[in-house]
Amino acid sequence: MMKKICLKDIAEKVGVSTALVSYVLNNKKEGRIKKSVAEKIREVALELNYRTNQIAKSLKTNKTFTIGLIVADISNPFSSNMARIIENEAYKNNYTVIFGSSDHNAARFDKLVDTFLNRQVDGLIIAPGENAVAQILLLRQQRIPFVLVDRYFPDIKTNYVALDNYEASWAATQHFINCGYQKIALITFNTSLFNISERKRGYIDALKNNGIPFDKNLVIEIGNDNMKAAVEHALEHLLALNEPIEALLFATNAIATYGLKRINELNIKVPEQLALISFDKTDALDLFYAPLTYINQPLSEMGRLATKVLLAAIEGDDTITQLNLPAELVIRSSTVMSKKQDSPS
Amino acid sequence: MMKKICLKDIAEKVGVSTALVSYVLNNKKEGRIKKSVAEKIREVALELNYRTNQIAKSLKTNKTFTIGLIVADISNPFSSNMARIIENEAYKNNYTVIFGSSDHNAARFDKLVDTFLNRQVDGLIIAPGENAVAQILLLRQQRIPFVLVDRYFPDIKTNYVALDNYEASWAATQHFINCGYQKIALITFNTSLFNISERKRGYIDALKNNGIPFDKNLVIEIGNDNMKAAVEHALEHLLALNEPIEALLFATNAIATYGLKRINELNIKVPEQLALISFDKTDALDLFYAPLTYINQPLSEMGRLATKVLLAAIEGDDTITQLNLPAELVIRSSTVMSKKQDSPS
DNA sequence: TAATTTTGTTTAAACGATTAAACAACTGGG
DNA sequence: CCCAGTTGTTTAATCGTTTAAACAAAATTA
Repeated sequence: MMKKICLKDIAEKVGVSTALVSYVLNNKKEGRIKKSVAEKIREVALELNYRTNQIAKSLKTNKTFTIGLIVADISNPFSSNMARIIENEAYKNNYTVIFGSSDHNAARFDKLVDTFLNRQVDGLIIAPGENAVAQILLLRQQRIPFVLVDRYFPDIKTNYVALDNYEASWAATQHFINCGYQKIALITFNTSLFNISERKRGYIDALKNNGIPFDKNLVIEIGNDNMKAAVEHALEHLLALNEPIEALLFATNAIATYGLKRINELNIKVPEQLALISFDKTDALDLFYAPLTYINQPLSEMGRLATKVLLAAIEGDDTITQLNLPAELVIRSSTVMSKKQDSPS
Repeated sequence: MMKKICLKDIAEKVGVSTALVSYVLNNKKEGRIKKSVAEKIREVALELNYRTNQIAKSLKTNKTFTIGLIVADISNPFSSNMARIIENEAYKNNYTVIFGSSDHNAARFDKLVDTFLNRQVDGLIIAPGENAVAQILLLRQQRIPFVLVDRYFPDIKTNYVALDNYEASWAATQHFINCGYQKIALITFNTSLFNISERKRGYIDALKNNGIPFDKNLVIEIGNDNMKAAVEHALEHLLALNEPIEALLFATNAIATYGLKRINELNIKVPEQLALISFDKTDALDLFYAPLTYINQPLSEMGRLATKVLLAAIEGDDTITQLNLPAELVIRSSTVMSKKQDSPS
């Protein structure tokens, strides 16, 4: 690495004080500085290829223009798409994003928060796991600006931007029912995460509301590790029931992806043998031979709003913003009006 | 935000100098410090919930433990998977990753490099676009540690970790030929990027080597914007040729994804009507009704090695490392031995 | 006991910026 | 000709660390 050029180098070369150089390069004291001197400074700065040391600047100004983004796994398309949106919004506002994947792991999450705070990030955008509560409370207590995305904790008063999961799940289930399906199953996670439990609640309430008894055998909750095997197992279990299921709701895109692979392998006819709906979309859903009906999350909107809320908080706005955005059910080939159709409205 | 605790606060509370506090918290001067004092300092640090100001530390030590990662688009699965690997490797070595998407845009790329350098990143991992050459040269000239991944410039002497694209493409084409396909098409990008041109070269050489004349009508090079339409158009063009094509190689996963969607819509039978191979894998490839034969890039290996090379460079190692990793052809259902089979070896 | 070494701690400069306040040199009005 | 205001620039403190060097007291050696 070559010696880095600093204000002092410019100052010396031009023959002025570093203060003046700083003023010029930051366009402060506009009227006061002699045109010719300002010009000379800019010229020399360019010539020496000067680059502000943002670290030094941050130390003095107590502002890093950095946002920390913590997701479960950046390689998940939901996360990476979100990351991209957030990056764009941040970029527009001259912020840089540092990111980390918590991997559903409390220790790693804590470490990430710690690292980011040590680096004096101006704020955090977090898609929290269920074991993140303690840290979240700490963040709130320390008045660190942050906003939760995708997931949140109903009992903790924080900024969040999420989906109206209950409503979305209800709508999907209702769509199944409208199509005439009665035996409707759900594969979801066995987690206390609110967004996931809301999906289950929406599913159950939609059933009840239509007079369909809730059968707990039709809901399978899987763990987070070895998802592939768990989903396959769940699927096979559901298909082996005495009264076979007619429709299946995947509670997340990851579950859907593994589920579809297996359905492909088992040569199950969709939607004839089994109707499907997935939460969230991925390219994968399009490539299934019967493009899937899915619940479309307003990802860009979420990312945009999350960043906006965070930046406002960073600017000192201390109102709490809680947003449950509506999802949209995109109906495609994996659900159709079936025989025992009970006249939708 | 609450007042932040700094060394001075601890020092005052314990009744020692900040130097001593610093020594203790950094485990320096191990033998010299009185046990009881060290303990007291640690105790108070904990009690006050002290957190080192990494910014100040970085300013002094001239080391940020930060890596800048620049990809074309973090929401592309290739990039986000890579990002995840790099994040893990960095994490293990106590580095943090800041990232940015250049969006195939020279100005944005320049801005990102600039921002990252201002932030005094210790080094950069870059998947460069074709218009990145100038900046790359500058980086080299300024002796900034960096390593290119996925793409590189054969004429510029830099660290890089990439795929042996020529070999991979050759192998895929040879596999088509072994299966008995003769009319083999390629959809690729019209770019000067070396990795992409190598894919074309491998394709052509494999054909030639087997005595199959190269027909330039069978290679379609599309632009980067409105990819979806371009791919669809390319596909339709290829299918409408007088002598219809029998096999098709997608030069990237993005092209494959759009291509497959269209093939799905057009109800083309794979592999009967058209055999397919894709570069790189995504979940999407598995969900196509005929799971695709694909060229598997050793992504983890690439990410791991790239980080390793970068960290070595940061440590001062100034040997240039250039790696072309071998790909693996994963044969699945989108290619089969066809009728006019010409006895593979 | 004096000199030396060891132990434990402090002093103070530095990193590279920002910025309030001080200062110097003009300009112009009365 | 003096004072006030304006213009242009510098001084110096500061942000929160690190760390070489200085220092003081205690322990060891001669």
